[in-house]
Amino acid sequence: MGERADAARNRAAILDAAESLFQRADLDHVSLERIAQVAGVGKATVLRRFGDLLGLVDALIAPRVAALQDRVRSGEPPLGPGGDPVARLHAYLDALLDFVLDSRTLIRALEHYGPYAYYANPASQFWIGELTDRIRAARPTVDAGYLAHAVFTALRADVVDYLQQHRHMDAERIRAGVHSLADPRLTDPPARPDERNPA
Amino acid sequence: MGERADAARNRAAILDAAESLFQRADLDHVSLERIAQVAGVGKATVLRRFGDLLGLVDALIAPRVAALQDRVRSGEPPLGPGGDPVARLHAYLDALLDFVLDSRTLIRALEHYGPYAYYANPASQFWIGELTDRIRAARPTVDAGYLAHAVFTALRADVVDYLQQHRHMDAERIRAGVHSLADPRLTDPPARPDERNPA
DNA sequence: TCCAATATGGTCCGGCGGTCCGCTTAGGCA
DNA sequence: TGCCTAAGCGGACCGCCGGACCATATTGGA
Repeated sequence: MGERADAARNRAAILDAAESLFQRADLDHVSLERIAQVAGVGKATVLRRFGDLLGLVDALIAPRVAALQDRVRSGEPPLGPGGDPVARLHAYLDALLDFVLDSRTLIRALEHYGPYAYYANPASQFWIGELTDRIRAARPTVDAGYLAHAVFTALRADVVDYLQQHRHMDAERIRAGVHSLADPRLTDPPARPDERNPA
Repeated sequence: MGERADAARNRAAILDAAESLFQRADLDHVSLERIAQVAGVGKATVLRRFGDLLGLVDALIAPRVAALQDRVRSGEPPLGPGGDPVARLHAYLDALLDFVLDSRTLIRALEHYGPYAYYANPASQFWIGELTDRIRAARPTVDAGYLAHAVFTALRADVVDYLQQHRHMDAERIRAGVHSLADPRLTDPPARPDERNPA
């Protein structure tokens, strides 16, 4: 048997309330009680549905994550499978940054619970693994494992938020920075194309 | 008049207790009450001395920060003033990473209070400013403002901790990664020395 | 219509950071 | 040396949190 009608209604109300609260307020002022109150349910209902606040945030992010994972796993190149390795790397960086810019409040909520809630999230593991692969394919000579983590860290929602809100960098400056972080050949030694083979 | 003897004793006891607790336990299990208890004083005594927990952590880190700032501002080159710009950059990165490795538990405690407690800290502003200058001097063609923040983020205590504890990267791998993040010319186009002038 | 399975939410619990205020103690001074 | 006041002190208290509990209300198939 499916979910009871009232349960479904409450689930939706809770998700709506949580999303709007996370968008609106400072993270520390979003409490379980407040979410329940805005959703018009009791605290216990929120917890029974989602386990804890982390589970609730997970449920909010899940569809966005799934959408991007689909495009990465089976969409059009260069974001999807196939295409030039360098183009694949940069398309992926663009997609990740767009995802972060779009979901920043939810991601920050996720980061807010537990020190490694962000990295530990299965989706993040996927992002990092994919990033590692694409860096390795595009730049065989670097430590892709480390660089992937460094780039992914530069794409943390709190970092991006900080650069925008407090250092007044716009999205395109950050985007350019991330690209050249992952692949400095584009910007640093200016104009030296087609020298990928060491010897 | 100076500080009363009992006050000085308590200040020292509190600092000791806090430091050892931050070293030993998970951050969330270090509470004001626990610190006071270990120090053998009341909670109010801790707060009167240091304002709040953030102030206490600040007081713990301050001497380490001051020591490094001295070396940077008036020590021997290349960490101190003077010397080759590239060497200055790399000496600085080494010093920053050593500082983080050495003070990681305290820095993580600092990061634990407030989302931007780390970046907002005056010392961090100094580190980032200095890093920006050194990147700009060593690599005039890149966006030093962005890159400095990205590198500094890669040096966050929580990030370094994560890479060591959960991804099993040793300190030297991280060190190499940070260096090549800040100056990819060293590693990426392999073995191409002395081509610093674009034309 | 009925009733068992399911969903619900007010109440309670332990613990937190931080404040308050009556009590204790240190230490300068006569 | 002894006293007295300013400084230091800490346990009780406040408001708030996330989460557990369980008596009650609701749903929807038989």
